[in-house]
Amino acid sequence: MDRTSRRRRGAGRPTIADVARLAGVSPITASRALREPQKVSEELRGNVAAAVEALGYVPDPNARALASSRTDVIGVIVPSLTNNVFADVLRGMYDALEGQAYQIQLGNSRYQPAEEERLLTTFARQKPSALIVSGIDQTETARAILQDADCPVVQIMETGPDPIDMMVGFSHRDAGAAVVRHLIASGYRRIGFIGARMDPRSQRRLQGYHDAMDEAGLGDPSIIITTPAPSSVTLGRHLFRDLATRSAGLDAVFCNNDDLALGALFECQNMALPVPGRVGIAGFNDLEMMAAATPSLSSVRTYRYDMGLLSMRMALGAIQEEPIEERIVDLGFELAMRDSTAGPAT
Amino acid sequence: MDRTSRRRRGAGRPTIADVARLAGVSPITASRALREPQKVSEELRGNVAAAVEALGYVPDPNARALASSRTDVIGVIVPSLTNNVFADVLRGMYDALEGQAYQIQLGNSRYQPAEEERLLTTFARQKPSALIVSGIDQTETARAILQDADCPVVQIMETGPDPIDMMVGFSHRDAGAAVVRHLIASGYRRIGFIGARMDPRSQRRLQGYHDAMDEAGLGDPSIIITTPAPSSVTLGRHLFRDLATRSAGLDAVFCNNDDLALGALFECQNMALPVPGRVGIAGFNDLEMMAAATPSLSSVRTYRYDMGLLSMRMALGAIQEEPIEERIVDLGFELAMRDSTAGPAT
DNA sequence: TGCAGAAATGGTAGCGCTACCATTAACGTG
DNA sequence: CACGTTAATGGTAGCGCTACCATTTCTGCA
Repeated sequence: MDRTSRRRRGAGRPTIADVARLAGVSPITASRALREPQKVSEELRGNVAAAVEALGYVPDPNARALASSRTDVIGVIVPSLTNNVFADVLRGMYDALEGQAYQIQLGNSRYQPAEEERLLTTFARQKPSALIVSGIDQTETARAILQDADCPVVQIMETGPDPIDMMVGFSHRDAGAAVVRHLIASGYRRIGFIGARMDPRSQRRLQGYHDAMDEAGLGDPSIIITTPAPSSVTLGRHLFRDLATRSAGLDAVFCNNDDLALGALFECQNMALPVPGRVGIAGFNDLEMMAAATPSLSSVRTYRYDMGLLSMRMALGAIQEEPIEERIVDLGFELAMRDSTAGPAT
Repeated sequence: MDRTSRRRRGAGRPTIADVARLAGVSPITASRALREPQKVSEELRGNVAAAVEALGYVPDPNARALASSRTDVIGVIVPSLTNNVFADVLRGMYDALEGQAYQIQLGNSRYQPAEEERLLTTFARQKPSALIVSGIDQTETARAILQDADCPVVQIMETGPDPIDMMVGFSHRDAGAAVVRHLIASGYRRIGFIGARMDPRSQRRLQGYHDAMDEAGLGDPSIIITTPAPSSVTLGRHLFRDLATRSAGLDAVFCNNDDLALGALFECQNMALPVPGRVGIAGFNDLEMMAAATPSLSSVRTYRYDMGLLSMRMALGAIQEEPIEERIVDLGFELAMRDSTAGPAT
């Protein structure tokens, strides 16, 4: 009868007390047998395991979290899910968690700092084991939340001077400059810039473009076209067409990302402009399709999977209080220069 | 002094008891003021709100979950994150949650039923408010977990006869058949099938291909090529090349998805086979790039965003115990037939 | 043989919140 | 005006687990 009223609350599932009773040990020993087996004698460990099996016991993560004020959740905030870039990053993270008892709680900030703050507030309440955030441009409030969260924090996608805790990424500015220098070395001179979304990392790639153009004395603001609109292949077509129409002599474009570059290629095919002879095209990120295009498209390979994998490994290491070797890891980038930037026809 | 030892456990954050004390009410009234404001007089509600503000109180979701045996988490399991298809679905889900106090917990089953079971076990323990899973081919164990989870369940991406609870999707078989019928109507005869991954939904699209080919008397197993490998543009190139090389007279291909179709287009350009005159190409899903390609690529538009949005709305409705109008919602599909299937050159 | 120290186990007391029921006050209604 | 009804508030008792400390048992070594 007491049981009836009790059942209304819980679902009547076995608790660790039931396991302990059946195994003939105290609840705390049963708890230890599950969490720190090496601290329990082999005999009792076996009894507990048998009881767990017999009852079909599964621990309640909420009770565990309340009692220990920590969860097995690792909060991850990315600015976009539509973007293939983050899909690769997430793949790396999930792979790093293989066989680990942690779970990812994913948040999508949609490139909005206010949304990031809101998500961080929600995540921090849950006492996560670690937090991983994208970029280095958190608001003051967001930084404060991360600092107070009392768990390891990893910033990913780019590197900068002032990590909240740990960082793994690369320099978008250097990468942008490197592509443009390559275009110049290939013989292109009127090199336009096409950019969409223009989030902070895009801005820094544009900085790199400026660096390279200015040092070669080729800088010209009129061959830059950007929009805050989200990137797409169609947008790449439109932006390229606009730029090509208004800028006489344009002989190459550096696109902020690969979708835009693919769009530029399609528009060149549409306008019957030979690539790379009449127009050189370079993208950014080196998504899988770039190598498969006809002609193959140049891009900058970024180590997205590795950023995901390594950031998660760094987080796990810090959770387990292993010494931190390096707080800032720069994974660099690699130029993947293909047919689309082979040089102008002579 | 008592405080010192207490601080070790919790982080010393204010609790609802602190709020209640400051507001001059009992803890339970403070709790109600936050969760069911209409049950508390306006005066006390104001006092509680002021106390919350003054202390910077944030409720502990873990304690809340333990006491009420429910969380504000909605578990979502998708088979892939690399796939743009699910990015759109997730966007719809997040949009449906706008302004709601629920959170998504995302799991990636990687197209592995065993992984799905594992994730469901983990999710179910947490007493989620709802669960959303992809596809209709759950294992017996997975179905049992979902049934026992004691929360609304929505299966998405396709429809079928035997919903666990609710369902929103469309018929992949009908969609596959519809494209192929269109290709036949456009004048193509030797229509090949190119498929990667071959998960259950891909299998059903292939079924549809068979339906249409057989009813036209054009069926020929030798012009079907499939692989369990994950889809990619490069793979599309390779598979198309293999198929075109070995099948004389091939005049069109229906690709399992858009990545493969794009790869087929690139390979046609590479092999100098005019599209659509010499080869017709159709994909599946109608990703954004399809309309932007040169020539524009035909595909089947699927309502991915809407599946995400609606599935979440159905889940929310069921959580709030609104009456369920329809358990199975078929959102259908639409043929997006473009230049790449304009018909063979005569 | 005695004893310090480690290893194994258990008792107690919450973690912060809410379900459940009880109580009180305010309001008709016949 | 007694009595049921509703609205507003509070007291009690956990939810299921683990931190903390205490206790017991087992080593190894002087």
